[in-house]
Amino acid sequence: MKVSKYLFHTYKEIPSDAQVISHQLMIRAGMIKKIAAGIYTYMPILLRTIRKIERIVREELNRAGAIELLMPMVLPAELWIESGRWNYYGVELLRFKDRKNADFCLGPTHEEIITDIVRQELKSYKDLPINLYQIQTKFRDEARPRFGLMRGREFIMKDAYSFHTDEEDAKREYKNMYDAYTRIFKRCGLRFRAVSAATGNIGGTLSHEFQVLAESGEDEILACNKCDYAANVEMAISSSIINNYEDKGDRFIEVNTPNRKTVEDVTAFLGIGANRLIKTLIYICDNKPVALLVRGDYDVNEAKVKAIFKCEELRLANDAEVESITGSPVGFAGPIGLNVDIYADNSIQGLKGAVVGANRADTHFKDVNVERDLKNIKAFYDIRFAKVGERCPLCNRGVYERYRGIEVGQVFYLGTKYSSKMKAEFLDRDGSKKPMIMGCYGIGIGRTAAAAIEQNHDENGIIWPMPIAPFEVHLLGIGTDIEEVVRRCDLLYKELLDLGVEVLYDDRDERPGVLFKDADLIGIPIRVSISKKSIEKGGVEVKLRREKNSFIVPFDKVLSEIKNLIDSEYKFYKGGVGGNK
RNA sequence: CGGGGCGUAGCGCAGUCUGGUUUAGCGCGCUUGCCUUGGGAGCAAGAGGUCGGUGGUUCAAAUCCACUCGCCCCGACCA
Repeated sequence: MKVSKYLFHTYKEIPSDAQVISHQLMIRAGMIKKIAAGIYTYMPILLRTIRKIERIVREELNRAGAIELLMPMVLPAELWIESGRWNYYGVELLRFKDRKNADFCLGPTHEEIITDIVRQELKSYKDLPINLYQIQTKFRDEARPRFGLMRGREFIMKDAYSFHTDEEDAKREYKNMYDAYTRIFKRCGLRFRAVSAATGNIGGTLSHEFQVLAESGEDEILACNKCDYAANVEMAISSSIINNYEDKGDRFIEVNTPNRKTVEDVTAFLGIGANRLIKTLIYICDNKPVALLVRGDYDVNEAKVKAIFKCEELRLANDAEVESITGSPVGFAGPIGLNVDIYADNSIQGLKGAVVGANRADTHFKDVNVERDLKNIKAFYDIRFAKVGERCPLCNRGVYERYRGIEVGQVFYLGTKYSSKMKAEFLDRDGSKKPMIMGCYGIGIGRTAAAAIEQNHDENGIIWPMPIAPFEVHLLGIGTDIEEVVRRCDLLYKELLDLGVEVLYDDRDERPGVLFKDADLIGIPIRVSISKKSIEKGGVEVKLRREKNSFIVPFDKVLSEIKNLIDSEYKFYKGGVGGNK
């Protein structure tokens, strides 16, 4: 491709509304154009990268035995009503009506549609397992789209859905997809980790996210520094706590705590550490109030609570609800004498000499012994956020370290959540009807491109890993008024094309500085320039984008040398640079 | 959805508080010519704007008022 004939325009100024580096560089390099909040055009150069990522995804999924199809983006409401998500999904589902006033939506994900297809087409255990995928534009009406392609409303996603006769086979496929994802992201040249994750409103019970490690990432990850365990902070298992305080007396005592409502106020007033206070939080869990107890220096993790109580909607009670449930203003709730179900975090197990609210204004109880005084706790669970530096509960040797990550893929074990609601059943060997067991698996294609830039750039621009670079070679003709420069460039361009090399030929009549700056900005892995200087040195100048120095290659060796460089660049990324060990 | 900010040429901005000497400017980019050629050169001449929209106040509105649409940031939310 010749730049003079291409759609190619770069910008010197950093766009003021772009916060993260991938967004800034994509705009400066003319790779995306915004048309509305979170909705972008993929310009020609970036589209080549998107297509390459898609190709890697297709190759690995096909190899793993998945089958590609393509479902519609415009979806009728019926299937969503059937699954219950027409109401549950909320405002993120973009809804509209057709000319007959029938309800439709833009597909944010396709569990309903694929389940409908499979239940019509597949009736026998002999038809299973099957794994179907598509690469398609999705739409989710995000409250706050941001960071360019990282969190758009419209985005390209690969989504796959698998159907099985039994749990064991579904878990085998889960592992199969997990391994395919590992290969995909390694081939894209990314440093990433697979972490255990919450299942959100897709549903299901088991999930891993593939997180590209980058400080600009929106997700927080805790990972053991000794073993393989890594988890989204929403899911990270808390380590057990030993509370070894002595009892103060043989019963708890009432204390006056005028207007001391927060953990900070109460602990400062009573002169104790936050680890001696028990927070009592009133939650509404699917319309039913519950009290959750956690030590004052920890926070309740709502994702864990949702999972344990299998509740769909969980929220903190509002002030009025707290008052009617506890009989006291907010800030003085406590477990003693409280008349709702009480559950506690493991962190308060065995705690003695503790402080709790008294369910009366301006009053707390102190010298509380959990075992002795809080017999009304129904059960202890891990319902708090784990913290950095905590001992890893799995290997018990390492400690948690904190990373930030960009979620580029997620795998879910769904079970029968959709198949039972939508009657996706098969006839088993013994003639009995059973719901299919499902899994689903997503990859954000555009987000993967953005994540690759977050990890691979310098102060001058993008440094694409060869497997997903828009072109393999960037050819620069420096000095278009010199006949030999132009002649040699034109010839080399043609020879490279004949060899099947993807080459972007910058044939513009620009000064060297402009050509070099643009080349660095768009980040093609191999730069080849021909100029008066290089000709005087008897060849072309070659430079790898990811390395500092250039070198001269004699004209008669140029083609073989470039071929070798391309091969070795692919090899450099082939083994991959990321993943859990 | 709560809080804050911003809409002026393709992009980045000044002008708005204090309405009128502004024919609405500046930088980048774009067009033409000269010149220059190893890290975003220089000179000269140009093209390009219903000042987000609607309504109002006024002799007069980019500027004041009301409504409205859009965009960005923080938070809540989110495969």
